[in-house]
Amino acid sequence: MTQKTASGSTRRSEGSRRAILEAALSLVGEVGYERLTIEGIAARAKVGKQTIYRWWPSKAAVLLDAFTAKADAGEFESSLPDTGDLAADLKRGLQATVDEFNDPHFQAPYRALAVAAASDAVAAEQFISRLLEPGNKVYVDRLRSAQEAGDIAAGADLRVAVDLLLGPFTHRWLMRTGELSYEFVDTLVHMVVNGLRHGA
Amino acid sequence: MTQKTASGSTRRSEGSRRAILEAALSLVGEVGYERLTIEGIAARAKVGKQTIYRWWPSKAAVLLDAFTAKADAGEFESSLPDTGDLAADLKRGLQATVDEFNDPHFQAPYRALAVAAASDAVAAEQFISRLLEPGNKVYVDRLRSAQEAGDIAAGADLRVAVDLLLGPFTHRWLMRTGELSYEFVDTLVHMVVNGLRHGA
Amino acid sequence: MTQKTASGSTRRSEGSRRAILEAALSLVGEVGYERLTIEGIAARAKVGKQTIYRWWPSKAAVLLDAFTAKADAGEFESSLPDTGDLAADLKRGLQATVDEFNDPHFQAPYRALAVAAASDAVAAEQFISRLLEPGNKVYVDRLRSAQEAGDIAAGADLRVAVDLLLGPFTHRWLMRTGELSYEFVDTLVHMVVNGLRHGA
Amino acid sequence: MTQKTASGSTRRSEGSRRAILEAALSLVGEVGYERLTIEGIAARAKVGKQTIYRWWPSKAAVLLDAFTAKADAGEFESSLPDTGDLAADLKRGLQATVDEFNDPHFQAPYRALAVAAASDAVAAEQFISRLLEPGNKVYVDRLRSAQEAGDIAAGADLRVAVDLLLGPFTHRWLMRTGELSYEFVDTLVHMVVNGLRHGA
DNA sequence: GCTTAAGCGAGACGGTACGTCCGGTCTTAGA
DNA sequence: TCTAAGACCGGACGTACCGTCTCGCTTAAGC
Repeated sequence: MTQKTASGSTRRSEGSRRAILEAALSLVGEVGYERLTIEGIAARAKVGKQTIYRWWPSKAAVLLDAFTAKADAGEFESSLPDTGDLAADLKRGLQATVDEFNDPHFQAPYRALAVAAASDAVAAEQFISRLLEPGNKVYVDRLRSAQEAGDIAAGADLRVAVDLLLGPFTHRWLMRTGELSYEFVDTLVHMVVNGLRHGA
Repeated sequence: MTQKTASGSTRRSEGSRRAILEAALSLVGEVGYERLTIEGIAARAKVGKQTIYRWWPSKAAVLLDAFTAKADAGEFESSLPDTGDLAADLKRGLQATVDEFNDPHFQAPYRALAVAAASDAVAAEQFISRLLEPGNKVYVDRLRSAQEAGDIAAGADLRVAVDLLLGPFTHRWLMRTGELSYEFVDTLVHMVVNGLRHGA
Repeated sequence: MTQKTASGSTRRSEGSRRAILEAALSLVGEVGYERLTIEGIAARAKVGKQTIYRWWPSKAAVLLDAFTAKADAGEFESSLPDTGDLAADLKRGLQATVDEFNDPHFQAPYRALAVAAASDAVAAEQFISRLLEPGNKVYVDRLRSAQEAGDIAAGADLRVAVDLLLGPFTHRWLMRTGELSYEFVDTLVHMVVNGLRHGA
Repeated sequence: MTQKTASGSTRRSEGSRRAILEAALSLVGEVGYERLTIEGIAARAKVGKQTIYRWWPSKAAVLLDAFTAKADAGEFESSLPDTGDLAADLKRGLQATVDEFNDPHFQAPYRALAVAAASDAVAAEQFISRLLEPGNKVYVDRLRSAQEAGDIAAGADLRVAVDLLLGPFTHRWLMRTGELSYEFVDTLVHMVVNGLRHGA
């Protein structure tokens, strides 16, 4: 949470912070979110429990920090090409996302965070602003570019358009109602682009 | 779980079963899923804990039974008109669903079940087959009817089409990324119907 | 408890009664008194729990019946010779008792009953009248015979005399303060007979 | 259990320890040993259950500590005069013990501990070394003094001699086979001293 | 360079809930 | 009517974590 060089006289232990985040990530992969415990994280990180409680308000917050740290380190990069061919660009982007969501290292903590967000409005706020929004923005930008190029109806609400694209994807993944395949996202993109092209 | 007259010598207590389901529903509304406990349910239902453990494997299973019992009793009915105007019919259906998802009596247990499903693959299976699938079927049927009437491209994958409609809706509700309004679902339907109308 | 051939139209099941007593004896040998349960006895005897509760007021009562049945069957016979040599006769008797108390088949249920008696005054009454008293009587009789023969002071209280003999023995066994050996009982008899011979 | 200043980083709460011992003693007096529960002790002492489980292996161990604490505090002091008159000294000592064993405050926990010891060899070891042995030692010492004075046969086994004195006493009390009266102990002492005086 | 206050590891503490076991009662079906 | 079976309510078991609270120890800041 706190990143700046703390003004206090004695500073926060960087080593402990890192050990905690790593422990949280590895443990959530091993036992899942429900059975992830603060005590477990503290033990794995060889840290006193208080050191966790001092800096994070909940295990969801620890996990969010852990996950974004990894993401900031560039491990889960998500961007979108702009070749002028909207459908192709979106397919490429979503296919990359398919790979990510099928990767256990990504999936376990991300699902944990999604669950925490679904359970608790406060956790949701953090989750949205630090993970969902940035992810969405890439798509909003690409769609705006397409709209300016006339590939999309001028009046289309781009926020809803992105929901149209990512909502089915995320829902299928979260509820495990079907496989996340390239074929699925291709069909998805095809339908959505069709829908956006025509009429207000 | 067991509905039949049970072959065993001693039969299950119908009164306890009902008391447990009612207690579960009322408690989840009061304290939320995380703080819903088996002990709490047992106490509220004036039942021994063992009577719950004997018949259900988890609190998610209790809640699912409680919720579906209420649904089967007709409290949360969801069907779809077929006036010939696909967009209008879909809007009407989703608007009704908006009302449901904004109703705390529906929302609390349903969110709890969704969270349980997202956390646990086994819970997900039950959740899908007993709640999601039946809900989807109504839409698949209506879309098939539209496809036969030629309102939708012949080759369209109707399962994905329904995902396109309900995925964004559910995701927005679950993650609280935006308000569930009539306006939102109207826009949604508009875009989706557009997408389905044109070309495979 | 009830031994007579019940008058009712449908009579008590002799087979169940026996199965219960046997189950109680074997189980107390295997798991001890604390972990002996009515449910366990019922299961081992293939009997409904109610069949036990109907006929016995407590697990101690079951065990007492089980043990006395075995004793009545002559498995644990205790008598005392009367050769005229008091000390020798007593030694012989106590040596036989040493062997019994060192036999696990005897020891386990007897200790269980002693514990129940020590815990509970009601159980104690039964234990005393059905096991302790009969055992004591053999010694009282022998001592009376000795008293008539002039080997024991005329005024000696024979009840206390028997306590003097069996109290140390039982206490040592019950509390495991020392080994039950022939040597021990010989010393015991020696001291006691000395004490009884002299003075009022 | 631990009395020393404990080397560990966090130290044990003296207040909780005391509250637990007091709760155990008062509860065993009110409800008896069988119905004495760890939960009950914890509740009465306003302590978490874990705090009991952390420091004691069983309720018997708690009770033993509670009882010995009270004894160490001098509430149940037992010593023996040495006036030179062995019989008189022993009578005085046993009469004091009669009073103790007839005092409910002493009786309830002591009986509980005796029962636990009779049931379980491990509990017995503790009970013997912390209560029985110290109690016996007083008598062994007095008898040795008498032996040196020539009041007791030189070869007499003093351990058995003490058993002869206390065994009948304890047995009568434990099994409730008779009243614990001054008269009884006087008779007892008389017989035993007689037995010890004459011949090996 | 010494003081001092914070952060730290450790882990005890009062609690809550877990899932299991058993007590003693009650109900059902079959003999 | 008794029995085998076993569901039922109740309550204790011993365990796992919660979030809070000391303990001494280490360590860097600012005097």
